[in-house]
Amino acid sequence: MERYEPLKIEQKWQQIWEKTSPFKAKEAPGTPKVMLAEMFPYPSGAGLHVGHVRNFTIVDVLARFHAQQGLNVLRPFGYDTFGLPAENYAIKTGTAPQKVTKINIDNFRKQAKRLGFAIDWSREINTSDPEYYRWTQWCFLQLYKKGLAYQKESYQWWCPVDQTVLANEQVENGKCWRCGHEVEKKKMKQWFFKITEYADELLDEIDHLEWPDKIKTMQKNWIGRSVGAEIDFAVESGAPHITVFTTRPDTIYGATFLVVAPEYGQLESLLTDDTREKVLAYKAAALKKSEIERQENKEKTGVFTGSYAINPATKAKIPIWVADYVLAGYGTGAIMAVPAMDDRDHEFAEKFDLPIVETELCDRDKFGTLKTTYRMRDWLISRQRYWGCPIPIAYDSEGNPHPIPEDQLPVLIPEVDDYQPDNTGRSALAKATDWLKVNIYNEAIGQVEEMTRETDTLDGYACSSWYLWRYASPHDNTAAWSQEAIKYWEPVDYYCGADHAVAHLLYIRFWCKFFADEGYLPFREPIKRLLYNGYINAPDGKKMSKSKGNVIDPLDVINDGYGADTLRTYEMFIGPYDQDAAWDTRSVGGVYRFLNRCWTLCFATPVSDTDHTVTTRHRTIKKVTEDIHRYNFNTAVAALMEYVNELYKVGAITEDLIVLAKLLKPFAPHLASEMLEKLSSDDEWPKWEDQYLTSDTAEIIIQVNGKLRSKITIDASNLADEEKVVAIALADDKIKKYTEPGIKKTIFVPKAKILNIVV
RNA sequence: GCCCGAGUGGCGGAAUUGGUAUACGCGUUCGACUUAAAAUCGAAUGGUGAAAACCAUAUGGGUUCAAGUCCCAUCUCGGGCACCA
Repeated sequence: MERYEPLKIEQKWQQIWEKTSPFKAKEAPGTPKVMLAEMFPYPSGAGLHVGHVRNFTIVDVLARFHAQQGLNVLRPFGYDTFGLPAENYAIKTGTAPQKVTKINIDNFRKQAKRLGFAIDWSREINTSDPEYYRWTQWCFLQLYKKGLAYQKESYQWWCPVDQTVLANEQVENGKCWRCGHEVEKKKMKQWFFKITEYADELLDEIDHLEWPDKIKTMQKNWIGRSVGAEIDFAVESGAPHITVFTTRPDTIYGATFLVVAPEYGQLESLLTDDTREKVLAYKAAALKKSEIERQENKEKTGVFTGSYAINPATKAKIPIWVADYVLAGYGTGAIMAVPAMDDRDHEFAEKFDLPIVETELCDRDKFGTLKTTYRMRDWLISRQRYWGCPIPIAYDSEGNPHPIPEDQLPVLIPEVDDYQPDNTGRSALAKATDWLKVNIYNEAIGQVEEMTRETDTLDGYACSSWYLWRYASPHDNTAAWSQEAIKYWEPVDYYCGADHAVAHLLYIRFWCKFFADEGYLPFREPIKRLLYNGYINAPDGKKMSKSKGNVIDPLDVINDGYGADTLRTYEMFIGPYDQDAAWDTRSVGGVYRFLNRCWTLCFATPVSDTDHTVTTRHRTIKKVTEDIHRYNFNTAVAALMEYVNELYKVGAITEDLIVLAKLLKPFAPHLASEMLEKLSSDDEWPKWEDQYLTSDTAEIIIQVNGKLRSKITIDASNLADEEKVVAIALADDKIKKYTEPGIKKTIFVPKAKILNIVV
């Protein structure tokens, strides 16, 4: 070979890795281990994009780095395959989602292999594989058994385009997270997971996580714990009392009216013949308002119910109003209004001419009971969709739910011809009439009964709430995860992603705590360290999108001749991993030149017979090692570039080339492997020795009044002798002219090798 | 509105504990090689200035021998939350 030909080198090593499976995790309990994973991708038809490459390469650099340091590494891979794109495609074309998914997975796998990721391919998982979702259903049943999966009729977000309900976490600014259409409220009976049961622990343990502050703050805000009190207000007419929630029970003397939400359950009991019509019209209008309207128009509206409550502190008779600035789902759906203290109540009082009185404070628990509430709601998990994990439930003739026995799992997704949901709000599963019927033992009547299956499927986030544990024993057909394997490999040491701050990352913590309580997991937090990487934008700084035509295809970059090593190294060099970055094709060329220089040094340059670079070499080892530990991948690459520039100038001995190849391997594994082969070296991560980090001479920076005036080089042995250094510095020609008026003071900092003369 | 971040050359960015501001890369300019170009190699590159020097890390103050880094105020951008009582 006469020049650097990345495509040849990469093909060669990818074939070798395919044959020898060097990234297969070892079954070696007791040895030090590292488990890493990226947030597994949804395999779209478009294949890998540059964002995947950044995400996967971060994990790959850490995986290879730890493997080279002798740790037993598990770096698995999987596919999050249930979801709307495949189903919508099926509705449009009639192609089974199973079929499309398989094609897309095959393509993703092929592309991932072309990037040289150190993946243990024997552990691939796929959430729509019956062998996988069988255990998702098992997880559901465990939650169901403990009452943490339950049905409730309530107002829910409904996307009229995707024809399904959505979790709160899937509504973004009042719009569907998938299609962007405005969501509506619809009263429906739905399945929920009781995540609120773990609200306190989910909140309190956030502070102990090695996660980015940004994510921790978002989760804290999402859970939104408020400590306050519930206070009962008697209703004058004798109607049931109204319980309000307040964080300021001490301001009760200033409460001059009550407000209940339009959806308030006991609203009817508060109405009088005079007010009924007006209030019900207001309620109907409020329910019809979309979330967007409610957010945009914050002008207070409301109507008087006709009833009065008694303020337990002042004994005053105060009016009860209904207004949509009070939310039904938070607290008790009713508040005491203290217009003198609260801006919203004040605005409402001004508008409707209600009394505003100054309040004296009292003890917080004088009139009510202390109570904590949360902003977070239970997780709505049923979806009226075909392409999801079927909920393992059937209904008897009375409509009561019964779990499908565990030995009848998986509940397979039936084949249908038409994937369109029907017009009753049920998924296409309802069209599989044979599948719908199932015989189950009904304890209530003491016999087997033909029941009707649930036609809702699980939110895709349920499938991804346990996959990290499946990686420990992906082929176990006796359990969702093996106790032994999970004990050794997990929790996950490094988890890398760029999305799902309050959805997936909260749900998986919730399941972890639940399964720890059930004795299935020996830890309560699933992820030790979270790396939240930034996006890669188009060269113009805007988001890449097909419609804008500014998408960079990573496979094009490789096939253009740059190769996977350049692509990987470029994406690590592009900037701090946690910040967004704009693609710059010319900078890709710069990284290619760097790798080309590495190749030239190793394959087309005579080896030097003098070791000029022992200090640089050890400093580079230290810098790259520490930078990877700190996730400063960009400066680690820069340090390697500096090293190569130095070797170009003064010549490299074999040791230099070996060190270079070893340090380069996490970033550019194909080229590094080729170099190590030529050099007959293993890839063991090199160690630096402190004795080589310092040289015999030291450069001293001399400042006068804080300004740089001169640099002198002295014998390093003099550094400890302050008087001597000062004397040498004062004798320096450039310094003499500043010091004529006399010296007030000198400050010498040996560690910084800096001397400041104040005159 | 509230809570976080961030602001450094022509550009992406570096400066890890308050200690040489601008590492590394891109771009640009010049040179070598070449019939020529590409590739490659070498040199220069914050601004003003002939030079000495002076001025530069969003803006204005402050602390310090010394500030991109710490403190106060202001501006701009990004993110999160947003009628959560």
